[in-house]
Amino acid sequence: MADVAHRAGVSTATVSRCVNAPARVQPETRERIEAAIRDLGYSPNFGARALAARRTDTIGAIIPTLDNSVFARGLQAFQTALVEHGMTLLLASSSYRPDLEEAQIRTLVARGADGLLLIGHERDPALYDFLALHRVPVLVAWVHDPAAPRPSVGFDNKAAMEAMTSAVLDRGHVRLATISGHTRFNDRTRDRVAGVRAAMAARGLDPAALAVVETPYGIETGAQAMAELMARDPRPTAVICGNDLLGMGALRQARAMGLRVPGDVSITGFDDMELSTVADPPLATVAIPHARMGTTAAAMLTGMVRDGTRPDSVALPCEILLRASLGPAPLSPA
Amino acid sequence: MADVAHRAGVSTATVSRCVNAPARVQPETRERIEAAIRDLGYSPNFGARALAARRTDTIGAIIPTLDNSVFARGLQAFQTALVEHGMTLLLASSSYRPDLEEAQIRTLVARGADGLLLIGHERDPALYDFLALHRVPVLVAWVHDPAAPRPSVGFDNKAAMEAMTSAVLDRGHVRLATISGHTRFNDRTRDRVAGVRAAMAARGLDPAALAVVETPYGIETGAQAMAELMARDPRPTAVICGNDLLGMGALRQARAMGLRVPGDVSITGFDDMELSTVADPPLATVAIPHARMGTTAAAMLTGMVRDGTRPDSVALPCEILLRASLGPAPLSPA
DNA sequence: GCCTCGCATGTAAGCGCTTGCATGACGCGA
DNA sequence: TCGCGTCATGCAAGCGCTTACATGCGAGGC
Repeated sequence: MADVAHRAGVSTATVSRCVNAPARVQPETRERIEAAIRDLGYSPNFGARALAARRTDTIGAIIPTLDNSVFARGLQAFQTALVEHGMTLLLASSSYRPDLEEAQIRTLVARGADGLLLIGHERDPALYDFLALHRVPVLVAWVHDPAAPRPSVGFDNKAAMEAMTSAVLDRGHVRLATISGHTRFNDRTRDRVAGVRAAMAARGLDPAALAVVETPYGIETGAQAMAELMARDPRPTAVICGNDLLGMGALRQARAMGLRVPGDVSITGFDDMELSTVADPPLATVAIPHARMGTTAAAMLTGMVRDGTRPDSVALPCEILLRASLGPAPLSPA
Repeated sequence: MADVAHRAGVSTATVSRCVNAPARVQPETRERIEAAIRDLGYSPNFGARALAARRTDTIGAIIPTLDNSVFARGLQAFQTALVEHGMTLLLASSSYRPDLEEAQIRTLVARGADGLLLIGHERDPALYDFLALHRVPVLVAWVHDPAAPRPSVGFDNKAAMEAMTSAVLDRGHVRLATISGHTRFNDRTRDRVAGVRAAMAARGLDPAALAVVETPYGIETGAQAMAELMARDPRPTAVICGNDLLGMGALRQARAMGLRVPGDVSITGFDDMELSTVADPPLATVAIPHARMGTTAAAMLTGMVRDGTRPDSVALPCEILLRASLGPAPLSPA
C-alpha cells in the first residue's frame, strides 16, 4: 500500500480512501492511484483490513447438511446473492446436532463473521446471548414466525403442511399417517406435524388418530417407516411425509410391497426436490421458494450488517403441487 | 488479551503461546491462563491474528454449483473434515462459468484463503500464475490426472466412463449415443465422452459413430436431448449419459415416448445421486467416492498449507452400478 | 563451585490497514 | 479585502495479535 501511495504521489490514507470510498477523492488523484494499484498488482491485506476496520465482509451460514439438496439449493442462491453484495460466505454444517451447531456458531463468530444465517429458531438461549454479546446479527431461515424475537425469512411450515393435508382430506382420506423427521431440536419438523394435525382438527377428525413415525431424513429410513406404517391395522390410506426423501422411500417401499400408488395408498412429500418429478408416480409435494429465500436472506443479512437495522421477518409462499402420487381414498378399506 | 494476561499474572506473549502452542508453557501457568480465558470469555480476534500470523486457517473452495447434489455431497465431507483439522471453509460457486470462477478465485485469495480447492484442471494459465504468485496452494478435485502439474484428488473420469461403456457393449449394443454436459471449459465432461469413445475403439467400433448431444446438466435438458436422439434413424439402443440428471431426464422422456427401458433402449448415468435408486427402472450409473474425495481433499490441503508440501495426486476408485435401466440390446433393430 | 545449556517467560517491534483530527487551498459573501 | 466554510489530503495513532530476541533461572557436567 505504501508503494502504491508513493507511486501515485499521495499518502496511504488517500489510497485507503480511494479503495473504500472513491467519492471522497478527487477524480484525477483517483485515476493516478488506480493506475498505481493496477501496475503494482496491489490487493489489500485482508487481516489488516479486518483488524483496522473491525469487519470482515464475511457472512457465516450453518446448515444441517449438504448431503442432499434440501438446503444446498437455497444456499446456492444465498451465496450468489452474497457475492453481489460484496460479501463472502463462510460455511459450516451441523449434521442436525445442536452441540455441533453450537461449536460452529462459536467458530464462525471467532472467525469474524459479520453476520450469521441459521436454520430454524430453536436453540439454546445462551447461544443467542452469546451472539448478542458479540454483536453478531442473526437471520433465521427456512421458517417464518413473526412472533419470534429474531428476524426470519422463510415460509410457514405449519400452514404449508396444513394446506397439503387439506388437499389430502379433500380426496376423502380419513386414516392418515405421517413420516416425520425427528422433531427434537427441530421446529420445522414439529411445525409440519402440527400442520397435519391442524388440518385434521379443522375437518373434525381427531388429531390424536394420526399415525406418526419419526425417523432421520433419508430414502432408506423413509422406506422402513413406510413398511412399519403399512403393517398397521387399519392401514392408513394416505402417508404424508415430512420431506421428499422420506416420500421417495415410502414410494419405493409401497411398490416393493405391491401396493398401488395412489390406488391403494397416497403419498405426499415436502420440498420439491428434483427427484420428485421423476418418481413414478410423480410425488405430490410442497414446493419451497429456495431461491427467493436465499436471495432475500442475503439482502436482509447484508442490510443488518451494514446498517445495523433489524428488518421485519419475511414470509414467502409455498406451493402445493398435486402430482399423481396423491389420489382419492380407496373405496373399500384395505 | 491483555486482561487475560493480567488476570493470570503473565505477559500477553505467554497467553498467545498458551493458545497456539500449549506445550511451550508450564502446565500450572497454562492452567491459570486457561482459567482466566474462561472467566473473561476471551476469544482471540481473528483479524489481528491473521495480520500477525499471516494465515487465516481458512480454506476456499469454488465449485460449479450447489443446485443439485453433484458437488454438495463431496463438499459436505470436505467441510466436516476441514473442521476436524481446525480449518474453516470459505465457499463460492461459479455456475460453470470461467469468468465467474476467476473472479471468485481472486476474491477468496484476497479474503486470505490459505489454500484453495478447485474442480477440474482446466483454466487460464494466468490464474495459476496468480495463485503461485500469492503462494496459495491449490488442490484440484473431481479428476485424477497424475501428469498434471498440480496435485489432484479424484477419479479417472475417462476410465470410469470407459468401464461403463464396456458394460454396455458387453450387452450387445452397437449403436451408442451420449448425452453429455458441455465439454467446453470442462475436462471432466470431455474425459467422459472420451471414455465412451475409447471403449468403442477397443471393441473395434468406430468412435466417430457415437451420437453425441451436448447440453447443460439438468433433467429437462436431458429429456430434450433424449427426444432428439430417439428421433434419429437408426435409433441408438443405448444412451450413455454424462450424469444422473441427464439420465433421469432421458428415462422420463423414454417413458413419455412409450419406449421401454431397457427393452427398447438402455440408459446409463454418472454420479449415483440419491435419485437414481428410486427411478423406475433404477438407473445404472457410476458411483463416485464423494465422501472419500472430500475427506481426502481436506487432509491433503491442510497438509499443503501447514507443511508447504506438494502431495502426490490421489486416485479414488469408482464403481459401476449395473441397475435395471441397462439391459441387453434389442434383438431386431428398431 | 563454576560454566554452559535449556527452558519458561517477558519485551517490544511490527503485521498493513483505517480513520479522527489537523492542515491548507480555494471559493464565496460581506 | 477579509473571514469563514468546504473540501481534498496528510498525519499518526491505533486495531489485537505473533514472534524474534532477550532475560533469568535451575540443572547438569567438569
